[in-house]
Amino acid sequence: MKLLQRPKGTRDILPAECRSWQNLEKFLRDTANLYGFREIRVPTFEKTELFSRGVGETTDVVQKEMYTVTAGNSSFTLRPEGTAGTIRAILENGMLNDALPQRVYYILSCFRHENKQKDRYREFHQFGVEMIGSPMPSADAEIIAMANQILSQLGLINVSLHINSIGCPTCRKAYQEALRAYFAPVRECLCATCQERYEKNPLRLLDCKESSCKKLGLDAPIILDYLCDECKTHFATLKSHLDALGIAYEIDPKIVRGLDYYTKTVFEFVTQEENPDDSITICGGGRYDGLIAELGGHPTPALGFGLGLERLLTSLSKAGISMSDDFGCDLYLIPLGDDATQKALQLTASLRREGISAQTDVMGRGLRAQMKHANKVVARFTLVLGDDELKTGKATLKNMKSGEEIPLTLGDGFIKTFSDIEIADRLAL
RNA sequence: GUGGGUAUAGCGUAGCUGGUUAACGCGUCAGUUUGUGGCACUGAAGACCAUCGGUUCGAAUCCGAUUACCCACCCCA
Repeated sequence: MKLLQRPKGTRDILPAECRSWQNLEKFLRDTANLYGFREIRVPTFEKTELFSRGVGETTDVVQKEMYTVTAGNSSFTLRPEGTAGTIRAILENGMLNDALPQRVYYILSCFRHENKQKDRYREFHQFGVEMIGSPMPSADAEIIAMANQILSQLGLINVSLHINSIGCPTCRKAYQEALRAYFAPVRECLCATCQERYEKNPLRLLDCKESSCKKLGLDAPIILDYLCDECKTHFATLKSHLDALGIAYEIDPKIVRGLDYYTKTVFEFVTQEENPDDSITICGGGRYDGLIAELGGHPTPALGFGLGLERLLTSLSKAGISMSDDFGCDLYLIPLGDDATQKALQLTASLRREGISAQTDVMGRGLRAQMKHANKVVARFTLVLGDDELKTGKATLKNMKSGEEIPLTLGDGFIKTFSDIEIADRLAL
Protein backbone atom coordinates (compact mmCIF):
# COMPACT_ATOMS: atom_id res chain seq x y z
CA MET A 1 0.00 0.00 0.00
CA LYS A 2 2.91 2.29 0.76
CA LEU A 3 3.86 1.87 -2.87
CA LEU A 4 0.79 3.79 -3.85
CA GLN A 5 1.66 6.81 -1.82
CA ARG A 6 3.36 9.76 -3.37
CA PRO A 7 6.13 11.55 -1.49
CA LYS A 8 5.00 14.19 0.95
CA GLY A 9 4.62 17.62 -0.54
CA THR A 10 4.32 16.42 -4.12
CA ARG A 11 1.26 16.47 -6.32
CA ASP A 12 -0.19 14.60 -9.23
CA ILE A 13 -1.53 16.87 -11.91
CA LEU A 14 -4.29 14.85 -13.50
CA PRO A 15 -5.49 15.13 -17.10
CA ALA A 16 -8.39 17.40 -16.20
CA GLU A 17 -6.07 19.89 -14.56
CA CYS A 18 -3.33 19.60 -17.14
CA ARG A 19 -5.39 21.57 -19.62
CA SER A 20 -5.19 24.53 -17.27
CA TRP A 21 -1.46 24.12 -16.90
CA GLN A 22 -0.94 23.90 -20.64
CA ASN A 23 -3.01 26.99 -21.29
CA LEU A 24 -1.28 28.93 -18.55
CA GLU A 25 2.15 27.87 -19.77
CA LYS A 26 1.31 28.87 -23.30
CA PHE A 27 0.18 32.27 -22.12
CA LEU A 28 3.38 32.74 -20.15
CA ARG A 29 5.56 31.72 -23.08
CA ASP A 30 3.72 34.08 -25.38
CA THR A 31 4.06 36.96 -22.96
CA ALA A 32 7.75 36.23 -22.48
CA ASN A 33 8.21 36.38 -26.22
CA LEU A 34 6.46 39.75 -26.33
CA TYR A 35 9.10 41.07 -23.98
CA GLY A 36 11.95 39.55 -25.95
CA PHE A 37 12.74 36.70 -23.59
CA ARG A 38 13.91 33.38 -24.96
CA GLU A 39 13.55 30.08 -23.21
CA ILE A 40 16.45 28.38 -21.48
CA ARG A 41 16.45 24.85 -20.11
CA VAL A 42 18.93 23.87 -17.46
CA PRO A 43 19.59 20.70 -15.44
CA THR A 44 17.27 19.70 -12.64
CA PHE A 45 20.24 19.30 -10.34
CA GLU A 46 23.48 21.19 -10.01
CA LYS A 47 26.59 20.90 -7.93
CA THR A 48 25.59 21.65 -4.37
CA GLU A 49 28.15 24.39 -4.09
CA LEU A 50 26.44 26.43 -6.77
CA PHE A 51 23.46 26.92 -4.52
CA SER A 52 25.33 27.39 -1.27
CA ARG A 53 27.41 30.09 -2.94
CA GLY A 54 24.70 31.59 -5.08
CA VAL A 55 21.68 31.49 -2.81
CA GLY A 56 23.65 32.14 0.35
CA GLU A 57 25.11 29.94 3.08
CA THR A 58 23.01 31.49 5.81
CA THR A 59 19.62 31.18 4.13
CA ASP A 60 17.05 28.69 5.34
CA VAL A 61 16.81 27.33 1.84
CA VAL A 62 20.44 26.28 1.84
CA GLN A 63 20.72 25.38 5.48
CA LYS A 64 17.82 23.03 5.83
CA GLU A 65 15.71 22.71 2.71
CA MET A 66 17.94 21.28 0.02
CA TYR A 67 17.60 17.83 -1.48
CA THR A 68 21.19 16.80 -1.71
CA VAL A 69 22.65 13.50 -2.89
CA THR A 70 26.19 12.31 -3.02
CA ALA A 71 27.21 10.36 -6.08
CA GLY A 72 30.79 9.29 -6.44
CA ASN A 73 32.87 12.01 -4.87
CA SER A 74 30.52 14.82 -5.74
CA SER A 75 27.55 16.39 -4.03
CA PHE A 76 24.55 17.37 -6.10
CA THR A 77 21.38 19.22 -5.18
CA LEU A 78 17.97 19.43 -6.78
CA ARG A 79 17.47 23.07 -7.63
CA PRO A 80 15.62 24.94 -4.88
CA GLU A 81 15.11 27.91 -7.22
CA GLY A 82 15.79 28.76 -10.82
CA THR A 83 18.17 31.68 -10.82
CA ALA A 84 21.46 30.10 -9.76
CA GLY A 85 21.40 27.36 -12.38
CA THR A 86 20.29 29.75 -15.07
CA ILE A 87 23.07 32.19 -14.34
CA ARG A 88 25.55 29.33 -14.23
CA ALA A 89 24.43 28.21 -17.69
CA ILE A 90 24.65 31.72 -19.08
CA LEU A 91 28.19 32.18 -17.77
CA GLU A 92 29.37 28.71 -18.71
CA ASN A 93 28.16 29.14 -22.27
CA GLY A 94 29.58 32.61 -22.66
CA MET A 95 26.23 34.19 -23.39
CA LEU A 96 27.37 37.45 -21.84
CA ASN A 97 29.83 37.88 -24.71
CA ASP A 98 26.81 38.45 -26.91
CA ALA A 99 24.76 41.62 -27.05
CA LEU A 100 23.41 42.69 -23.67
CA PRO A 101 21.05 42.50 -22.02
CA GLN A 102 20.43 38.79 -22.22
CA ARG A 103 16.81 37.94 -21.60
CA VAL A 104 15.85 34.38 -20.75
CA TYR A 105 12.84 32.71 -19.25
CA TYR A 106 12.12 29.23 -17.95
CA ILE A 107 9.35 27.03 -16.67
CA LEU A 108 10.67 24.44 -14.29
CA SER A 109 10.08 22.71 -11.01
CA CYS A 110 11.99 23.47 -7.84
CA PHE A 111 12.54 21.32 -4.79
CA ARG A 112 12.63 22.31 -1.17
CA HIS A 113 12.51 19.96 1.76
CA GLU A 114 10.26 21.89 4.08
CA ASN A 115 7.01 21.17 5.79
CA LYS A 116 3.98 21.01 3.60
CA GLN A 117 1.52 23.74 4.28
CA LYS A 118 -1.02 25.76 2.45
CA ASP A 119 0.26 26.63 -1.03
CA ARG A 120 3.69 25.21 -0.33
CA TYR A 121 4.99 22.07 -1.89
CA ARG A 122 8.25 20.20 -1.82
CA GLU A 123 8.20 20.17 -5.58
CA PHE A 124 6.69 23.32 -7.03
CA HIS A 125 6.66 24.88 -10.44
CA GLN A 126 7.98 28.24 -11.34
CA PHE A 127 7.93 30.52 -14.30
CA GLY A 128 10.94 32.77 -14.10
CA VAL A 129 12.71 35.41 -16.13
CA GLU A 130 16.22 36.80 -15.85
CA MET A 131 17.59 39.90 -17.52
CA ILE A 132 21.36 40.16 -17.37
CA GLY A 133 23.55 43.11 -18.13
CA SER A 134 21.62 46.24 -17.31
CA PRO A 135 22.22 48.37 -14.23
CA MET A 136 19.50 50.80 -15.24
CA PRO A 137 16.25 51.36 -13.35
CA SER A 138 14.43 51.05 -16.65
CA ALA A 139 15.34 47.37 -16.61
CA ASP A 140 13.71 47.03 -13.20
CA ALA A 141 10.66 48.77 -14.56
CA GLU A 142 10.43 46.42 -17.52
CA ILE A 143 10.69 43.33 -15.40
CA ILE A 144 8.04 44.55 -13.01
CA ALA A 145 5.84 45.63 -15.89
CA MET A 146 6.06 42.17 -17.36
CA ALA A 147 5.00 40.46 -14.16
CA ASN A 148 2.28 43.03 -13.82
CA GLN A 149 1.00 42.42 -17.32
CA ILE A 150 0.91 38.68 -16.76
CA LEU A 151 -1.19 38.98 -13.66
CA SER A 152 -3.52 41.65 -14.90
CA GLN A 153 -4.03 40.08 -18.30
CA LEU A 154 -5.05 36.87 -16.62
CA GLY A 155 -7.68 38.92 -14.86
CA LEU A 156 -6.22 38.69 -11.41
CA ILE A 157 -7.46 41.90 -9.83
CA ASN A 158 -6.83 41.40 -6.16
CA VAL A 159 -3.06 41.38 -6.15
CA SER A 160 -0.94 44.30 -5.13
CA LEU A 161 2.62 45.14 -5.97
CA HIS A 162 4.94 45.81 -3.10
CA ILE A 163 8.37 47.24 -3.77
CA ASN A 164 11.34 48.12 -1.69
CA SER A 165 15.03 48.74 -2.03
CA ILE A 166 17.41 46.88 0.21
CA GLY A 167 20.37 48.82 -1.10
CA CYS A 168 23.81 47.67 -1.99
CA PRO A 169 26.17 45.93 0.47
CA THR A 170 27.50 49.30 1.58
CA CYS A 171 24.28 50.98 2.55
CA ARG A 172 22.80 47.77 3.92
CA LYS A 173 25.61 47.51 6.40
CA ALA A 174 24.95 50.99 7.70
CA TYR A 175 21.28 50.16 8.01
CA GLN A 176 21.87 46.96 9.93
CA GLU A 177 23.89 48.89 12.46
CA ALA A 178 21.13 51.44 12.78
CA LEU A 179 18.58 48.68 13.33
CA ARG A 180 20.67 47.04 16.02
CA ALA A 181 21.11 50.38 17.69
CA TYR A 182 17.37 50.94 17.63
CA PHE A 183 16.45 47.54 19.06
CA ALA A 184 19.31 47.31 21.54
CA PRO A 185 17.44 48.96 24.45
CA VAL A 186 14.37 46.71 24.04
CA ARG A 187 16.23 43.60 23.08
CA GLU A 188 15.05 41.69 26.12
CA CYS A 189 11.40 42.24 25.15
CA LEU A 190 11.70 40.62 21.74
CA CYS A 191 10.43 37.11 21.09
CA ALA A 192 12.88 34.27 21.05
CA THR A 193 13.29 34.10 17.31
CA CYS A 194 13.75 37.83 17.11
CA GLN A 195 16.54 37.58 19.64
CA GLU A 196 18.30 35.41 17.11
CA ARG A 197 17.43 37.68 14.27
CA TYR A 198 19.04 40.52 16.13
CA GLU A 199 22.32 38.70 15.87
CA LYS A 200 22.08 37.03 12.51
CA ASN A 201 19.88 39.10 10.28
CA PRO A 202 18.54 42.31 11.79
CA LEU A 203 16.58 43.03 8.60
CA ARG A 204 14.16 40.31 9.59
CA LEU A 205 13.31 41.98 12.88
CA LEU A 206 10.73 43.98 10.97
CA ASP A 207 9.14 40.89 9.55
CA CYS A 208 7.95 39.31 12.79
CA LYS A 209 4.30 38.39 13.19
CA GLU A 210 4.31 38.66 16.99
CA SER A 211 2.25 41.70 17.82
CA SER A 212 4.61 42.70 20.62
CA CYS A 213 7.55 42.70 18.27
CA LYS A 214 5.50 44.53 15.68
CA LYS A 215 4.81 47.29 18.17
CA LEU A 216 8.42 47.59 19.13
CA GLY A 217 9.34 47.90 15.49
CA LEU A 218 6.85 50.63 14.67
CA ASP A 219 9.32 53.47 14.83
CA ALA A 220 12.30 51.50 13.65
CA PRO A 221 14.52 53.14 11.10
CA ILE A 222 13.67 52.16 7.56
CA ILE A 223 16.25 51.21 5.01
CA LEU A 224 15.12 53.76 2.49
CA ASP A 225 16.54 56.44 4.76
CA TYR A 226 19.93 54.78 4.75
CA LEU A 227 20.41 54.22 1.04
CA CYS A 228 23.53 55.61 -0.54
CA ASP A 229 23.06 58.24 -3.22
CA GLU A 230 23.31 55.80 -6.07
CA CYS A 231 20.75 53.41 -4.61
CA LYS A 232 18.49 56.27 -3.69
CA THR A 233 18.53 57.67 -7.21
CA HIS A 234 17.98 54.22 -8.66
CA PHE A 235 14.91 53.68 -6.54
CA ALA A 236 13.51 57.14 -7.28
CA THR A 237 13.93 56.65 -11.00
CA LEU A 238 12.27 53.25 -10.84
CA LYS A 239 9.28 54.77 -9.07
CA SER A 240 8.96 57.44 -11.68
CA HIS A 241 9.13 54.81 -14.44
CA LEU A 242 6.40 52.82 -12.75
CA ASP A 243 4.28 55.93 -12.44
CA ALA A 244 4.80 56.63 -16.11
CA LEU A 245 3.73 53.07 -16.92
CA GLY A 246 0.63 53.50 -14.82
CA ILE A 247 1.57 50.64 -12.54
CA ALA A 248 0.30 51.02 -9.01
CA TYR A 249 2.65 50.02 -6.24
CA GLU A 250 3.06 50.22 -2.54
CA ILE A 251 6.36 50.85 -0.84
CA ASP A 252 6.86 48.18 1.75
CA PRO A 253 10.04 48.61 3.76
CA LYS A 254 9.50 45.21 5.27
CA ILE A 255 10.18 43.22 2.13
CA VAL A 256 13.51 41.60 2.64
CA ARG A 257 13.43 38.41 0.57
CA GLY A 258 14.93 35.17 1.76
CA LEU A 259 17.68 34.74 -0.76
CA ASP A 260 20.96 36.49 -0.10
CA TYR A 261 21.72 37.55 -3.62
CA TYR A 262 19.27 40.43 -3.84
CA THR A 263 20.44 44.04 -4.03
CA LYS A 264 18.62 47.31 -4.55
CA THR A 265 15.15 46.64 -5.93
CA VAL A 266 13.06 43.86 -4.46
CA PHE A 267 9.39 43.34 -5.17
CA GLU A 268 6.52 40.99 -4.54
CA PHE A 269 3.06 40.57 -5.96
CA VAL A 270 0.86 39.63 -3.05
CA THR A 271 -2.76 38.56 -2.97
CA GLN A 272 -5.13 40.81 -1.07
CA GLU A 273 -7.16 38.93 1.51
CA GLU A 274 -9.58 40.06 4.16
CA ASN A 275 -7.14 38.90 6.74
CA PRO A 276 -3.75 40.26 5.65
CA ASP A 277 -2.04 37.27 7.25
CA ASP A 278 -3.76 35.03 4.69
CA SER A 279 -2.26 36.84 1.77
CA ILE A 280 0.32 34.98 -0.19
CA THR A 281 3.18 35.93 -2.45
CA ILE A 282 2.61 34.60 -5.93
CA CYS A 283 5.47 36.38 -7.60
CA GLY A 284 8.70 37.67 -6.15
CA GLY A 285 11.89 39.03 -7.56
CA GLY A 286 14.40 41.77 -7.69
CA ARG A 287 17.87 42.83 -8.63
CA TYR A 288 20.93 40.75 -7.84
CA ASP A 289 23.89 42.78 -8.98
CA GLY A 290 26.36 40.80 -6.91
CA LEU A 291 25.46 37.26 -7.88
CA ILE A 292 27.41 36.90 -11.09
CA ALA A 293 30.63 38.07 -9.50
CA GLU A 294 29.94 35.77 -6.57
CA LEU A 295 29.73 32.86 -8.98
CA GLY A 296 33.00 33.82 -10.60
CA GLY A 297 31.91 35.87 -13.58
CA HIS A 298 32.83 39.42 -14.44
CA PRO A 299 30.76 41.69 -12.22
CA THR A 300 27.51 42.13 -14.13
CA PRO A 301 24.21 43.57 -12.95
CA ALA A 302 21.12 41.41 -13.37
CA LEU A 303 17.56 40.98 -12.17
CA GLY A 304 14.55 38.77 -12.52
CA PHE A 305 11.52 37.28 -10.88
CA GLY A 306 9.93 33.96 -10.13
CA LEU A 307 6.24 33.23 -10.37
CA GLY A 308 4.78 30.28 -8.50
CA LEU A 309 2.50 28.37 -10.84
CA GLU A 310 0.62 26.42 -8.16
CA ARG A 311 -0.05 29.62 -6.28
CA LEU A 312 -1.02 31.46 -9.42
CA LEU A 313 -3.48 28.74 -10.39
CA THR A 314 -5.12 28.61 -6.98
CA SER A 315 -5.41 32.39 -6.96
CA LEU A 316 -6.99 32.27 -10.38
CA SER A 317 -9.52 29.66 -9.40
CA LYS A 318 -10.29 31.52 -6.18
CA ALA A 319 -11.00 34.54 -8.34
CA GLY A 320 -13.32 32.42 -10.47
CA ILE A 321 -10.99 32.52 -13.47
CA SER A 322 -10.74 29.27 -15.34
CA MET A 323 -7.77 28.31 -17.47
CA SER A 324 -9.32 25.07 -18.61
CA ASP A 325 -11.39 24.52 -21.71
CA ASP A 326 -13.54 21.86 -23.25
CA PHE A 327 -11.41 19.30 -24.87
CA GLY A 328 -13.03 16.54 -26.88
CA CYS A 329 -12.75 15.21 -30.35
CA ASP A 330 -14.02 16.40 -33.69
CA LEU A 331 -15.59 13.15 -34.79
CA TYR A 332 -16.62 10.03 -32.92
CA LEU A 333 -17.19 7.03 -35.15
CA ILE A 334 -19.75 4.52 -33.94
CA PRO A 335 -19.16 1.10 -35.49
CA LEU A 336 -21.74 -1.66 -35.19
CA GLY A 337 -20.26 -5.08 -35.76
CA ASP A 338 -16.84 -6.47 -36.57
CA ASP A 339 -16.58 -5.27 -40.15
CA ALA A 340 -17.61 -1.79 -39.15
CA THR A 341 -15.09 -1.79 -36.30
CA GLN A 342 -12.27 -2.44 -38.71
CA LYS A 343 -13.54 0.15 -41.12
CA ALA A 344 -13.79 2.64 -38.26
CA LEU A 345 -10.19 1.97 -37.30
CA GLN A 346 -9.10 2.73 -40.84
CA LEU A 347 -11.23 5.85 -41.02
CA THR A 348 -10.06 7.30 -37.71
CA ALA A 349 -6.47 6.66 -38.74
CA SER A 350 -6.87 8.61 -41.95
CA LEU A 351 -8.82 11.37 -40.24
CA ARG A 352 -6.01 11.81 -37.75
CA ARG A 353 -3.50 11.94 -40.57
CA GLU A 354 -5.43 14.96 -41.82
CA GLY A 355 -5.22 16.60 -38.42
CA ILE A 356 -8.76 15.82 -37.41
CA SER A 357 -9.12 14.45 -33.91
CA ALA A 358 -11.17 11.31 -34.20
CA GLN A 359 -12.12 8.55 -31.83
CA THR A 360 -13.93 5.30 -32.14
CA ASP A 361 -15.15 2.50 -29.91
CA VAL A 362 -12.55 0.23 -28.38
CA MET A 363 -14.80 -1.13 -25.65
CA GLY A 364 -17.19 -3.19 -27.73
CA ARG A 365 -20.16 -1.11 -26.67
CA GLY A 366 -23.55 -1.01 -28.28
CA LEU A 367 -25.03 1.92 -30.14
CA ARG A 368 -26.71 3.63 -27.25
CA ALA A 369 -23.72 3.26 -24.98
CA GLN A 370 -21.46 4.60 -27.70
CA MET A 371 -23.62 7.67 -28.11
CA LYS A 372 -23.45 8.27 -24.40
CA HIS A 373 -19.71 7.88 -24.46
CA ALA A 374 -19.36 10.23 -27.41
CA ASN A 375 -21.26 12.75 -25.37
CA LYS A 376 -19.05 12.07 -22.39
CA VAL A 377 -15.83 12.75 -24.28
CA VAL A 378 -17.33 15.91 -25.81
CA ALA A 379 -17.40 14.79 -29.41
CA ARG A 380 -18.54 17.51 -31.75
CA PHE A 381 -19.83 15.09 -34.38
CA THR A 382 -20.79 11.45 -34.43
CA LEU A 383 -21.24 9.08 -37.30
CA VAL A 384 -22.84 5.67 -37.10
CA LEU A 385 -21.14 2.98 -39.14
CA GLY A 386 -23.33 -0.07 -39.49
CA ASP A 387 -24.10 -2.69 -42.11
CA ASP A 388 -26.30 -0.30 -44.08
CA GLU A 389 -23.61 2.36 -44.27
CA LEU A 390 -20.97 -0.14 -45.30
CA LYS A 391 -23.24 -1.50 -48.01
CA THR A 392 -24.64 1.73 -49.46
CA GLY A 393 -21.73 4.07 -48.67
CA LYS A 394 -24.24 6.57 -47.33
CA ALA A 395 -24.10 7.79 -43.76
CA THR A 396 -25.48 10.46 -41.48
CA LEU A 397 -23.30 12.87 -39.63
CA LYS A 398 -24.76 14.19 -36.41
CA ASN A 399 -23.86 17.51 -34.85
CA MET A 400 -23.91 16.74 -31.15
CA LYS A 401 -24.51 20.29 -30.11
CA SER A 402 -27.35 21.24 -32.40
CA GLY A 403 -28.66 17.74 -33.06
CA GLU A 404 -28.59 18.51 -36.76
CA GLU A 405 -28.16 15.49 -39.04
CA ILE A 406 -26.25 15.81 -42.26
CA PRO A 407 -26.31 13.09 -44.91
CA LEU A 408 -23.04 12.41 -46.68
CA THR A 409 -21.33 9.70 -48.62
CA LEU A 410 -18.39 7.67 -47.42
CA GLY A 411 -15.54 7.24 -49.82
CA ASP A 412 -12.80 9.34 -51.33
CA GLY A 413 -14.27 12.76 -50.70
CA PHE A 414 -15.42 11.96 -47.17
CA ILE A 415 -12.62 13.51 -45.19
CA LYS A 416 -12.67 16.69 -47.23
CA THR A 417 -16.43 16.97 -46.85
CA PHE A 418 -16.28 16.39 -43.12
CA SER A 419 -13.45 18.82 -42.74
CA ASP A 420 -15.48 21.55 -44.46
CA ILE A 421 -18.49 20.91 -42.24
CA GLU A 422 -16.34 20.85 -39.14
CA ILE A 423 -14.63 24.12 -39.98
CA ALA A 424 -17.95 25.78 -40.77
CA ASP A 425 -19.27 24.62 -37.42
CA ARG A 426 -16.23 25.92 -35.62
CA LEU A 427 -16.59 29.32 -37.25
CA ALA A 428 -20.27 29.46 -36.39
CA LEU A 429 -19.31 29.40 -32.73
C1' G B 1 11.64 20.52 14.33
C1' U B 2 7.04 22.37 17.82
C1' G B 3 1.59 22.75 18.76
C1' G B 4 -3.81 21.71 17.13
C1' G B 5 -7.24 18.99 13.86
C1' U B 6 -8.65 15.09 10.38
C1' A B 7 -8.32 9.89 8.31
C1' U B 8 -15.16 5.63 6.00
C1' A B 9 -15.99 2.98 -1.99
C1' G B 10 -12.69 6.88 -7.69
C1' C B 11 -14.62 11.86 -5.44
C1' G B 12 -17.71 14.32 -1.54
C1' U B 13 -20.05 12.79 2.86
C1' A B 14 -23.61 10.03 6.92
C1' G B 15 -22.89 6.54 10.54
C1' C B 16 -25.92 9.55 17.73
C1' U B 17 -23.57 7.69 23.77
C1' G B 18 -19.61 0.31 20.75
C1' G B 19 -24.39 -4.77 18.90
C1' U B 20 -26.07 -9.08 13.24
C1' U B 21 -25.74 -8.02 5.39
C1' A B 22 -21.49 -0.04 6.82
C1' A B 23 -25.64 4.28 4.30
C1' C B 24 -26.21 8.55 0.71
C1' G B 25 -24.93 11.88 -3.40
C1' C B 26 -21.65 12.32 -7.69
C1' G B 27 -18.94 9.27 -10.93
C1' U B 28 -18.46 4.26 -13.45
C1' C B 29 -21.13 0.10 -15.86
C1' A B 30 -25.71 -2.15 -17.70
C1' G B 31 -30.80 -1.84 -18.96
C1' U B 32 -35.69 1.20 -19.94
C1' U B 33 -38.17 -3.86 -26.82
C1' U B 34 -35.74 -3.60 -31.98
C1' G B 35 -30.00 1.75 -35.30
C1' U B 36 -28.95 7.61 -32.27
C1' G B 37 -26.43 11.11 -26.82
C1' G B 38 -27.47 15.05 -23.00
C1' C B 39 -32.95 14.48 -18.96
C1' A B 40 -35.60 10.81 -16.15
C1' C B 41 -36.30 5.86 -14.16
C1' U B 42 -34.40 0.77 -12.74
C1' G B 43 -30.45 -2.16 -11.43
C1' A B 44 -25.14 -3.60 -10.80
C1' A B 45 -20.11 -3.27 -9.54
C1' G B 46 -17.05 -0.85 -6.02
C1' A B 47 -14.86 -0.17 1.17
C1' C B 48 -10.45 -5.89 4.89
C1' C B 49 -14.16 1.75 7.75
C1' A B 50 -5.41 4.83 7.06
C1' U B 51 -1.86 1.10 9.51
C1' C B 52 -0.52 -1.73 13.83
C1' G B 53 -1.71 -3.00 18.68
C1' G B 54 -5.04 -2.70 23.11
C1' U B 55 -9.98 -2.63 25.99
C1' U B 56 -14.53 -5.74 25.26
C1' C B 57 -18.69 -11.39 24.58
C1' G B 58 -18.63 -7.81 20.49
C1' A B 59 -15.32 -1.70 17.56
C1' A B 60 -15.88 2.15 11.75
C1' U B 61 -17.50 3.74 16.72
C1' C B 62 -13.40 3.76 23.02
C1' C B 63 -7.69 3.93 24.15
C1' G B 64 -2.42 4.05 22.44
C1' A B 65 1.34 4.17 18.74
C1' U B 66 2.63 4.89 13.63
C1' U B 67 1.87 7.17 8.92
C1' A B 68 -0.40 10.68 5.74
C1' C B 69 -3.06 15.06 5.00
C1' C B 70 -4.94 19.97 6.78
C1' C B 71 -4.04 24.42 9.96
C1' A B 72 -0.50 27.54 12.87
C1' C B 73 4.91 28.89 14.04
C1' C B 74 9.65 29.32 10.97
C1' C B 75 10.57 30.42 5.93
C1' C B 76 9.15 30.97 1.00
C1' A B 77 6.87 30.46 -4.90
